[in-house]
Amino acid sequence: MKPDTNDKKIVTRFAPSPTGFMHVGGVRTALYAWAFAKKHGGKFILRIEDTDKEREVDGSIEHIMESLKWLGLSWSEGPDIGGPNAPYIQSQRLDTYKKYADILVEKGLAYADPYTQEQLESFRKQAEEEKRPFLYRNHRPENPPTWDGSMPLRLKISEPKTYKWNDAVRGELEAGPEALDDFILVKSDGYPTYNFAHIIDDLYMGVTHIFRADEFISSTPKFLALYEALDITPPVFVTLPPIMSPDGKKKLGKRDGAKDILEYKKEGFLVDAMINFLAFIGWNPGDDREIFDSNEFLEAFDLKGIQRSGGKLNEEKLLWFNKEHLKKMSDSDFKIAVDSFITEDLKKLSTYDERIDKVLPLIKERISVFKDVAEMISSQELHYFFMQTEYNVQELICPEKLRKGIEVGLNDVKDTLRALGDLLTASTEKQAALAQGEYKNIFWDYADQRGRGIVLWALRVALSGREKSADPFTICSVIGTNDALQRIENAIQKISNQQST
RNA sequence: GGCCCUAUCGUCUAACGGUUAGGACACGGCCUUUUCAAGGCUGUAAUCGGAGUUCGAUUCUCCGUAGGGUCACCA
Repeated sequence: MKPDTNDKKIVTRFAPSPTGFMHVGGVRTALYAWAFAKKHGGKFILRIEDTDKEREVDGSIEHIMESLKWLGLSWSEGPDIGGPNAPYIQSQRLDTYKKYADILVEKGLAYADPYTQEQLESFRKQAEEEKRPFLYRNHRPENPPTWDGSMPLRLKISEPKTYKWNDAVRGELEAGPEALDDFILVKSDGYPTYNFAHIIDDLYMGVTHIFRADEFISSTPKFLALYEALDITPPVFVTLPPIMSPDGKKKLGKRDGAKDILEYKKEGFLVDAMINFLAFIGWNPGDDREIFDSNEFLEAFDLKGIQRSGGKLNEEKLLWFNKEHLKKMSDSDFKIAVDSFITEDLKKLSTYDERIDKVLPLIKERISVFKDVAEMISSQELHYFFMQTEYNVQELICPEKLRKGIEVGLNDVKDTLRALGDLLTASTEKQAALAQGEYKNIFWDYADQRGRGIVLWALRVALSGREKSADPFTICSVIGTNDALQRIENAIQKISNQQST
């Protein structure tokens, strides 16, 4: 009944229950288990723990698998692909649990619980009133009925003792007999409890390392008692620190607004950024490196770097990670990604014609996440690339700090713009250069002569109509010489109109 | 309440028992830049408290304190 100790291959698993979506807590556990197995050439198994039919939510399994797939956490055995120890859904493994339950009954290590839930409840209340901890074993029936499956089956802890065990992250842990009680192995509905089922499954599936969060520390003595009863050598326990809600007041949970991991996908976070972020909640490489793609993380990951204390979920840091990973992306990859991210409706906007290809690289260095692209495209922010936009004449005059003490009036701006317009229409030689997008070279001498701030500000506002925008050279090369000229003339006209009123 | 876990800047964290306690996010300043973004430099900011061990404690021990977890026919 012991796992094959000759097989040194590492086997980890992720065993969620299908009660809805996954939030970063669950995914982080999956990530570490996956990374550890992957890194050591082992197996990573996906198993569904659906023994609580009350809490089950339709579609969860698909949702969970989609989440893992998005992040590239691939499993080599699982409910969808099967494997040597199929099935990988606990509700389909009831025979197996029954077999082990019978063994325990035969050995006299498990017995039927004859009490009703109401009776149990009154025992509990009584204990509470007397201010002592409730222990079922104090009420253990002397002659329990034969277990026929209609009653819960409990493990008999005949000698409650202190258990000591080793955790790969926390080191030596121990808990006294108070932590131990006759717990339920099989519920009256015939389904096993987590406490029982996971141990049998891990045995069958050859799991060598159990990754789970620290809320399971207090039930570890129960697990150890059961391993003992079944004469199983326990796997290695790898206890992960809790992830706390952003306010740090409690462990992150669905009830407190923890987000579905696929929400992050919808918002346009990059997979590598997400992995990078998750990896760092509770782990670090021990040096100053921060940016990892999935492969680099795999390379660097180890159990030693896993933290003991909990960390808060910090979405600001996630945004930063995403920005960093965006920087590493090539313009062409960015284009492809944006194209698949933004909706068809957005693509139909007048502000999404072929010029967008030239605008995209500018967007790339100004956003944190893809959803920002959609926002920029649908807002006024980028309209100037596609059409003449409205602005106030006074905005053509550069702010005080750029004038360097020189007085600038609308007349100066007008002269400046005329000169710039002339530059654009000058020699055919220059026209050829402009066709190559050499706007900067054409304008630069004049800007240096007259004062960069004054000239370039006026030009930029004339072209963009905005106080904040891309630089004028880039705008020119996107909109072309003719449009640029038109906008400069419009600006001059605007000034004239202003002056005549 | 019993039991268990945890404790370094606001946040995530680094530091064979000997460091001016380092880095990152966020925040502020400066530089560069026509503006924005990016970039460079830089500033503010931490060892929960108390004993003990030690020549020396962020580090080891104990006691407090605080936070979290757990005490289900949930996982």
